[in-house]
Amino acid sequence: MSKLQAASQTSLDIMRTQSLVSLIAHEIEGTIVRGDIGPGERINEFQLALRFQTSRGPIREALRGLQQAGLLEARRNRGVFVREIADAEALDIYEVRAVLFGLAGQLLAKRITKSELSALTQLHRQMGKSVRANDPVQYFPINLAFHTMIVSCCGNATLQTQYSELVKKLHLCRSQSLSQSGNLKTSNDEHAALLEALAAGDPERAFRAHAAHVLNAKARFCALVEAHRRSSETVSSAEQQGSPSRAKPSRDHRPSLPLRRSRPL
Amino acid sequence: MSKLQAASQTSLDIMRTQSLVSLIAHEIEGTIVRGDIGPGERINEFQLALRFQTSRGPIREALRGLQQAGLLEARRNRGVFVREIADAEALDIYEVRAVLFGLAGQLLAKRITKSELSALTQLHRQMGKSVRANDPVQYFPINLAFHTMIVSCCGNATLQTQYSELVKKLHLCRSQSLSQSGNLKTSNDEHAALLEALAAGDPERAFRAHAAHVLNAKARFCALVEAHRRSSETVSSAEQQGSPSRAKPSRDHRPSLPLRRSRPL
DNA sequence: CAGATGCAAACTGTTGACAGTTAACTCTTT
DNA sequence: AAAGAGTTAACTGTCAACAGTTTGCATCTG
Repeated sequence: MSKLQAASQTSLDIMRTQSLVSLIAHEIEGTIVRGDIGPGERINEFQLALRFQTSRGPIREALRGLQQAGLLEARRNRGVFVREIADAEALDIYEVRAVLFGLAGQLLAKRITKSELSALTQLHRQMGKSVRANDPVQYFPINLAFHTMIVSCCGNATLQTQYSELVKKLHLCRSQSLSQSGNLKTSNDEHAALLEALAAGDPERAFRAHAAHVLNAKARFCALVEAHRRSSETVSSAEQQGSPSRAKPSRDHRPSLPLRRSRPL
Repeated sequence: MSKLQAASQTSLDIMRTQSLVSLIAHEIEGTIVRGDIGPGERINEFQLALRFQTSRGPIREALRGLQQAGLLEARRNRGVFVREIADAEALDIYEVRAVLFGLAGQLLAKRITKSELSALTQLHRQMGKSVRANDPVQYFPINLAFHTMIVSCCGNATLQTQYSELVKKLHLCRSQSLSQSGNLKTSNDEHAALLEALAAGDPERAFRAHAAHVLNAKARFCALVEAHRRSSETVSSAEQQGSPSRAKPSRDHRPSLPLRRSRPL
């Protein structure tokens, strides 16, 4: 019995009123974005059915939903896999996210309340503290809350849905986690610019500031990917000339139980 | 045997290699955006199963996917319904669509080829003909192709996916179809501005032009909704004072077979 | 000893059946 | 005759089982 099962059990009992499938989907989504399952790994319907004390039907429906959301990928007769977001696709996502966040800022600038502004300012101050302490682990969740609040307060539900979909997808990009760790100060200085534009109630300026903030994150991500690519290139060419340049470490891993017992009885 | 069944039959036989569920989903999606089912109507799993010569399992999975895409809405123990997009939500969608289309224009301006530009110009010219003939029925599909081409040529797959999701959703807004019929000339004049920006290879200007084009469509939609709201208000107040002001014509229609035969044998 | 071949377990895709819920229709009661 | 309780068909939600496919493992073959 895994820790995950215990957690899902309780929330499953609590909310019997809601749809079982949506609960399962939410739980699976959590394990994916939290990284418990990892991009490229396969998902075993039967094991999930056991874990959630249900049959495979609802599991399959939940998986189909997550597949439509872009978090999973189905291959016929092979099962569903956690999607792998390539660096190129991550760049695409950053671009879309930039205009969406820009729009969020633009809309929010027109309607932001005093209390919302002070709450955002408070978050910004806390992030400042984390920057000075050079503590990324403390910084990230506040940063997330800051962005989430801007998007959810802008008053456009469609925007919010699409934005969060993109953010979830970015979690599936391996390189992305690397780019988070640096440039805390730069990032938070940009936050100050966002707040200024919002406080001034200037939609045009807010759009530019918000979009630029995400595009700068994209640039940081880009630089890091480039650096990593270069270093791994030199490494691989140093360790062996003959092998293919881009190391493709055994795609299509199957981390679930072995298909056959190692020792048939 | 409906016409729809025959069509799905063939494509089902042709593409047995693909996933059955994805085919079903595609087929159902078609009937929804084509308006065969209509917003608010309920979907009968059993009937669909009959229609596609399959059991309810695959049908339910397909429906779950379309639900995640925002085209359907599930109510526990009552079934899934085609979503109704309220006017307010349509406005939200227009806003998001505007920045997405703007981004598409911006990206395309940087990479458009001679042949793409001439193809778009050709479409624009055809639309001009339809405008002069005052033929909306001819205009719409070309207009759709024009927009679709811009989005699909911009090189950002994520953008393309999210954009088409929004367009599909807009089909579920009752008022939206009304706003399409007028202002063909204005709309096509805006197309000329898009082409100019694209031809000039000016990303900044292309963004503004493309975003503005959608926002103008939003404004036209908005004006029409407002006009319609006002006229229906005066009508309802004229025909009867006592009745509730906003006519809510029997929500929750059940257009499938009657639950019980009118005359039990 | 490398590569082709056969086998069997593990899984997915699909089905048909059953239980529980909803809601239309009917019959009673005031 | 309107209102309310009861009845029952039609559906949805869930499950357990079957069929077909994939794939790791062992065995044969050149």
